[in-house]
Amino acid sequence: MTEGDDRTWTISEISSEFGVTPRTLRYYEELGLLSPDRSRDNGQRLYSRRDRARLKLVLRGRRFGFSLKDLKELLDLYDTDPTRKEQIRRTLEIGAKRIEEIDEMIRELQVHRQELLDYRDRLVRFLEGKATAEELDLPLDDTE
Amino acid sequence: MTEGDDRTWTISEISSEFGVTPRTLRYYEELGLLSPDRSRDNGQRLYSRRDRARLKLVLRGRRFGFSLKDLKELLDLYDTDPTRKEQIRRTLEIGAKRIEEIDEMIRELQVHRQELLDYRDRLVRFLEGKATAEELDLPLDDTE
DNA sequence: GTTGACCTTTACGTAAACGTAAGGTAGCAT
DNA sequence: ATGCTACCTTACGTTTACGTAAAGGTCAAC
Repeated sequence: MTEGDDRTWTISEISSEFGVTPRTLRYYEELGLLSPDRSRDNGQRLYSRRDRARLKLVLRGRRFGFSLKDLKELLDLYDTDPTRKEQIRRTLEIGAKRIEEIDEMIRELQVHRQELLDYRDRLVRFLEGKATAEELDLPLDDTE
Repeated sequence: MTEGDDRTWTISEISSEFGVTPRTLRYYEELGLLSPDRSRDNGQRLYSRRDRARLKLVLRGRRFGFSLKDLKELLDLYDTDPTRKEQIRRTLEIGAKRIEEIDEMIRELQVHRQELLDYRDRLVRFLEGKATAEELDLPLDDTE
């Protein structure tokens, strides 16, 4: 059924592939974000496909300003015990909240993007002599 | 021309309105992100409409994981000397890069959102007895 | 058998973004 | 003139997310 999915990677392979240091990977493990196999005699970490998927999620989340604690919570959602239907419902709730947060971030980013575009237009019009210097200030504060 | 725009706010007014502590506002000033009027005898800070606009930009940027240093750079874009056309061109360049970054973030957020939705669907199908527990793992690692 | 590459743990150091007193001033109310 | 409130500066403390040695184990290669 699941064949060939047992491939593993060493810490240096993972670290160079994902552009993070080994220290970072060990730190994430310390926080419970990753759990590479440690059952080898020599104590080496071996990362599975699952670890890679989790790491990807963490690195992406980090770029959005989520804390590692936030991301730990998120990863725990995926660790829901499938036999506990009540827990699954809880997971669904939290996931829904998460999606709302993401939607809000997307909206805010679009606002921010638009402001930058507007400012760019003002600069261009100024260069063309079609606008005065006074129009080159920050987007005005509209709350109130 | 610009009338009634000279209204000012105290530090506690600003801090409670924007949900940050006075310490944060003083810290931002120390970093050059804000520059409230300090010309009063008693040394009090008085925040203008311009300071509010800059603060808003900072607080929003912070939610996207931008560092205060990043945001300082961004704010400096708006402080371009309008008489230096060469500097304006430079500003336009940096602004364009910024917009690309934002577009990339939006794309990534949408991917992230979609993954959460997919996972939600799997959970729901499981609750309905239409999926097995094995399907409830993380979205599979597809790089390779 | 020793060199070198790669791994390990332990532990102290650090930059960013504030938090948190401590101690003093300005202005108004009683 | 005394208290209260809001402001100020200075300065040390704290959390997060790692960086950076230091000291040592393992294993293939020469």
